Amino acid sequence: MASRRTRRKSGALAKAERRQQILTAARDVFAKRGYHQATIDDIVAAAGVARGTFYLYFEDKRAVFEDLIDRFSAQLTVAISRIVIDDPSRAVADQARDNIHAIIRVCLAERTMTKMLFTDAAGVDPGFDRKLATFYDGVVQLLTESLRDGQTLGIVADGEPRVLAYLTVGALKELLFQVVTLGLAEESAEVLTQQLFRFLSEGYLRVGANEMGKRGAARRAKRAPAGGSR
Amino acid sequence: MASRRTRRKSGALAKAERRQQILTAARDVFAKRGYHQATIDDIVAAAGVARGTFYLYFEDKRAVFEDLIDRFSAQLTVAISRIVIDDPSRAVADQARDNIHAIIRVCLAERTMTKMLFTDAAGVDPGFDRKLATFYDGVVQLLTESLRDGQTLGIVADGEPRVLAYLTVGALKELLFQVVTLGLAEESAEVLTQQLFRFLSEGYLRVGANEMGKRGAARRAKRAPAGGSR
Amino acid sequence: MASRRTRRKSGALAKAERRQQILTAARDVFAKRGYHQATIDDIVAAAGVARGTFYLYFEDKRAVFEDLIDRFSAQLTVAISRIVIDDPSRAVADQARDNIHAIIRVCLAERTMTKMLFTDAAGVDPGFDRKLATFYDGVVQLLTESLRDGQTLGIVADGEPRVLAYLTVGALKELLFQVVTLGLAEESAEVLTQQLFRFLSEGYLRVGANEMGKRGAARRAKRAPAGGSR
Amino acid sequence: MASRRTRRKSGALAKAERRQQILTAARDVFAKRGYHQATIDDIVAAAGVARGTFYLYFEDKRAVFEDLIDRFSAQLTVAISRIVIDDPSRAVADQARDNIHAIIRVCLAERTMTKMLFTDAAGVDPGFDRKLATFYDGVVQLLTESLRDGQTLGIVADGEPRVLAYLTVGALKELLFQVVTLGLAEESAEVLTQQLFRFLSEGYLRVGANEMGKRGAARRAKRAPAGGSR
DNA sequence: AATGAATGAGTCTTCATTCAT
DNA sequence: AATGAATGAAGACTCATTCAT
Repeated sequence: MASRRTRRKSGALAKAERRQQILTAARDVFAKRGYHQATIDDIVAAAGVARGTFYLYFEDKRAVFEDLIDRFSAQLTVAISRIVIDDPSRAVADQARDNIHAIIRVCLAERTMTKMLFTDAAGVDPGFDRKLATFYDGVVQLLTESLRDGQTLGIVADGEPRVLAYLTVGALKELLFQVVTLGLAEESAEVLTQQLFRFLSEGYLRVGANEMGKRGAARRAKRAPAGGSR
Repeated sequence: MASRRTRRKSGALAKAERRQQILTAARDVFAKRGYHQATIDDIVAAAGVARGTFYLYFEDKRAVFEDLIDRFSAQLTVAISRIVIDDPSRAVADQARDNIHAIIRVCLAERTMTKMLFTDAAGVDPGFDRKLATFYDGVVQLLTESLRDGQTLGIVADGEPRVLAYLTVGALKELLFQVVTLGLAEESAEVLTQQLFRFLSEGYLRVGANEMGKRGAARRAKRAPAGGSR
Repeated sequence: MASRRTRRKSGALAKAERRQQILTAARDVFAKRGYHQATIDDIVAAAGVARGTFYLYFEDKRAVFEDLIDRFSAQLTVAISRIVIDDPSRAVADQARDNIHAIIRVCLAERTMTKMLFTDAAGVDPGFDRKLATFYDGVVQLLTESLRDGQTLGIVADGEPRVLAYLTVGALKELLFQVVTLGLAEESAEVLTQQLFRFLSEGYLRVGANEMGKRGAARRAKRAPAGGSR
Repeated sequence: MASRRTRRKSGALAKAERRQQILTAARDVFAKRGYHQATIDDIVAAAGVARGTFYLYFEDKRAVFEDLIDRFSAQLTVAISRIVIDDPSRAVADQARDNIHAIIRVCLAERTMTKMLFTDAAGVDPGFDRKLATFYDGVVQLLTESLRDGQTLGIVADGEPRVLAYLTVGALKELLFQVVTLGLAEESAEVLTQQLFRFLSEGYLRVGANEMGKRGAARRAKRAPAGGSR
């Protein structure tokens, strides 16, 4: 006979497994119908458990969603390493690139969660919104500090670092969202990283001094002093 | 005595005014509570009209929301001019900058709507999501074509134009969202335009050949040809 | 200039005409959608008047309906003459037949009202139901008394006169309802009268003594005096 | 301990029982207030269950009503046997009488449903009206065919059989309705059957040739040639 | 631990009726 | 007298959550 700890009704799973089963079902339902359209009924039907069982493992609908988002944001958090500016073994640029790469890899590995994070996470309820904002702020804060460090080192251009952080995060979010939502799906993490990195490094506009008008001429001139635009 | 056209019950407004009154109230309620938390009761209370009056002007909650978003997206659409590549009087770069500037101006003028567009519009219901996606796709498509034109002209760097469009739109969206949500509010449209434009023009990473490691070295060399080999 | 009494806004009708206009519209709406499905909006739209105007002429929805039914039941009441048993100039049978004929004529002339009376009048509300029952009871009562008189005269068979009245009224109602609802419509009042009258006179079952089995044999025998006197 | 199948929460009933409980409550409420006056609240209050419970078992108010009517009309349908004209063991007349008797018995056993069928079933909504008409048509059709057979056999008088069917059904309906509604309640199914049967067999008007006037004289004469007016 | 019937608060929506112009 | 915008009471319905077994 099985030990007391592991003995269980046929069909019953260990607590953790059952929880995971519901979590996975919930993720799929949320992805398919959206958080607000999804009902507890949809979730338990997908998980193949009774309605009451759901409440044995989660406080309420929000709690499952929160759990999913928490796990995913934890994965993202883990993927990001704080940039060390004086590590002789790893150039700052490589660290930055690795961070971007890691984030993209996580998102491509969890396409469903990525989509949910971007489409459903906002507007769940005031409390959750605050929590989500905190997470975003953390990411932005980290990036802002790194950018400030980078400016000290002279490897990040002048400009309000927080604004640069928003631009960066925004570009990355939209890229990931589209890749994950549409069929841009084939893109590898490497290619996407390369595209974003290049974008952050040099932008894409190549408007010469004469074309830019007075507003942009001065700046451009500094970078290409050899007389020619481009 | 008022003319026949304008004579009306005290407290009664012309149809268009009453509609606008409800629309404004709804906008504020949505902004404050979020689309899903908002109830018809909240809206009519804010508008100071009876429940039934709401249904005289709108089909349901979704319809008011849709109207608001439609108006706002129409404003944005109007603000954007298709870029003409061979207009001798207006440089392409200026046209691009003007577009960015116009979008930012509209969003700063309608902070509430901007926030709603970014936080509440997704996940309302499948039909609305589709509609919204269509709008975004239109914007992205326009930008993509402009970028492709720019590549032909040699004023936009190589790269998948659609990806560049996503990066641009993402950066802009996030910037606007944060400006509108947080107190970054003081920023003028001009300053924001300048920051985004500069970002699109040159990025911000300035990692030299030696620092970039093998992965990035070759590319960087292209931009500093003064004596450097590729 | 028209006198004060008759002067009226262009398009305005005399009170009675306007009332009739609404009444007719209401009748058609009730006939088409049924009392409960019909809304005041339907009625005013059909009448081509404003919503408020309706309430200038009728207390509420029930009141128009009641008015319609009242007028119709009055027509029916008028059509029925109390049978006089000792009128030398008109045989009782002729009087009965004339009554039937008159009722059928009224119903055929007002098919819409006839249908409404049978399908919508019951279940409007408790008060109206009572009123309707009173009308029916009046008709049944009159008929019952006539039948009782007839029994005294020997021209109506034995049997509980009230039951005979119900049977008669039921047969007539169903006949009229079907004629009016379906396309049995071509039937003339004369033919229908004839059919009902014959039914009341001799029924239609012609089961002989031997076929009727023991239960019916005795009774049948009475009518086929071949051997038995009454 | 109860078996797995029957074990249930205290107060909870087996699904079928709970459904029946609501059905019964609904029947009583409909009978008392009428279909249109009845609210879901009335029904759940009568059933002693929560609002939501109602919706666990029925789609909406119409659905309960439909179920009730369906069950009752099924009872009636079952009660009626198609008449077989060449069964040597059962005379046609007996079969007819048995059908009438069976219908009356069912209606007397379910007085509430009988009343509802006649007062509330019409005018519920267009779809239901159609369904009800179909049921009535089925009954009338069956009867019509039987009458046609009877005419072939010579045991049903001449005349449009469909009209005779309407007359019969109408008479029966009204009789049942009054018996069930008023206190005519004591009547036994046997007596009522007998009354209706006699009515169908010989009518009740006994107007002699001389009294009937020219219109009816000829016909009457054929049936009672032995000089008697009755 | 699992079940699923039962619950009822929370919303939406309709529509008869009012009333200032 | 006529209008029609406004009203809000009345009811329907959903669905997250509970709880006895």
